[in-house]
Amino acid sequence: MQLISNPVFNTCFDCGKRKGCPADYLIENPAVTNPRGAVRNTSYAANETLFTQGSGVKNLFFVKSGSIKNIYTGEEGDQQIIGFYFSGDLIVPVSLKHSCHLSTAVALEASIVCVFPLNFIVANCEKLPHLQANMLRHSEAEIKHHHEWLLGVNHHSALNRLCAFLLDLIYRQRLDCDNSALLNLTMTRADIGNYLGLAPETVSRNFSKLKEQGLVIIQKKRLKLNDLKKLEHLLD
Amino acid sequence: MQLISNPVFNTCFDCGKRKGCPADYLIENPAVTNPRGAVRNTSYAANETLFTQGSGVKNLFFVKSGSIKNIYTGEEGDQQIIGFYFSGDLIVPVSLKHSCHLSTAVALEASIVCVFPLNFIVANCEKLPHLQANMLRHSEAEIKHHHEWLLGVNHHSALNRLCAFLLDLIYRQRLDCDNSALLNLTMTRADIGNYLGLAPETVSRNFSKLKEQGLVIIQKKRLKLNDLKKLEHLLD
DNA sequence: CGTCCCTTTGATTTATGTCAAATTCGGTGG
DNA sequence: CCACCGAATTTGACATAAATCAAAGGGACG
Repeated sequence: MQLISNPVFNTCFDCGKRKGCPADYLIENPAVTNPRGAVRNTSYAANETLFTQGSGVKNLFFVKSGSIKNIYTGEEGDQQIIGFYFSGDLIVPVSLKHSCHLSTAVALEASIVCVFPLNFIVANCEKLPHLQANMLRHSEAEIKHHHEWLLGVNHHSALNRLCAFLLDLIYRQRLDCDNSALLNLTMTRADIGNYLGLAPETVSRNFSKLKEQGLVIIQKKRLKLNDLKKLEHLLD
Repeated sequence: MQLISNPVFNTCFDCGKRKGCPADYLIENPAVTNPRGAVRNTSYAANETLFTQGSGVKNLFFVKSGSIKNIYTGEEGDQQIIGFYFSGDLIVPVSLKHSCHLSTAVALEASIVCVFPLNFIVANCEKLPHLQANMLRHSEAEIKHHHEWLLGVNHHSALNRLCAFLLDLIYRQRLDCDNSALLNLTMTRADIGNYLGLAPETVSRNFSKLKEQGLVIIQKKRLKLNDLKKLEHLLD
């Protein structure tokens, strides 16, 4: 089961491969006018909001350090965590045409985020030939992710989902997967549960199960991976 | 709870409002060259395939009559129904750039579908100023739908989901919602269950529950709505 | 040092899945 | 047109995973 916790990939505007902060690309590109003036690094405290559902789309965001959660608020006020962003992730608001944000983003811890004004991107659109194509590729990834998610939610147990969640965190943070990855669970058990469609108690219980089986060591918010292969094996 | 069973809206390329077959728009538009040659109506038998996951994207589809199911096949071969298309729905494959289909579409009954070659659309792209904008709006709708779905799946009971499903069918088919809508359930209970993340038996049991409470009358594949207000009230 | 939130763990309830059997429906071919 | 067959549906009995309720510990922070 693939259960990518975040559909937003940081793809190189030119080649489509994942790479570093797009600011570097913009600054390097001689065709782009005044990149340093438009791009700024912002630091957010824990629980601080990057953008709010319903507000106008003004920026793209690149997470340089820290972690962010992405929340959708339903009509009746119920909240659903849609995904998490980590260091190295690019946040491309899906509404590109000056419409409003479809979700709210909140920092889970002190984080540093590189912010690009959208109209700066638009202004440089012709000069960045593959930008638009990559935006489309981005939506495509979102939709594929949606399909995978449906499969994951419907057909798998709580333990399965939790394993998939952990593996996704490990893969996405490109940790050394030498059977000893170290993970920082900056979100609460309630956050994880909300994201996976589980009660926080169920998350906790299944973490304990993984501990008992010796697959991981968990101390408060720190998680150490003991046996990647066994964890991956639990997904069947 | 919104639980739109199909994220694909048939929006007018010009004004964004839902309307009839886009072929009419293309044929009416004097700038478009040889529309009648490119557009063709195709009839599909029950269980016949419109397109297959992994195959190249060649066409857009407009459902003139009948009904279609959209299936995503996971890596391990497990299948998830992503949505249903009905008369009046436009099927825009999410991969617009010559890449491959992310899902398989199969007719649920004998259906007539208007097929537009994609390269015909692309060739007329400049002549259809709002086409591209509407494609983007389309992805946006898909993603919003994804968020709503997550909310629906995670936080609602089997009965809730089934009601939301029925209401969505009623709304989308723009039936006379005068408390006596008539619905044709062309998909099987297993299909509905797969889509909603429920066992077919659970679907059947909850249909029976709705019958007992006098909200609907169900005979084989035909469903008659008795009390729209009560059905909508069940969503809280 | 105290408060509050998060986490863990246990006991219990409940909704839904699973298994099974009877019934109906739809289509096929004689 | 009718008889048959397989697939879909319904219903029941039972098993079980996860939610809920509850209480006790542990950290973080003022």
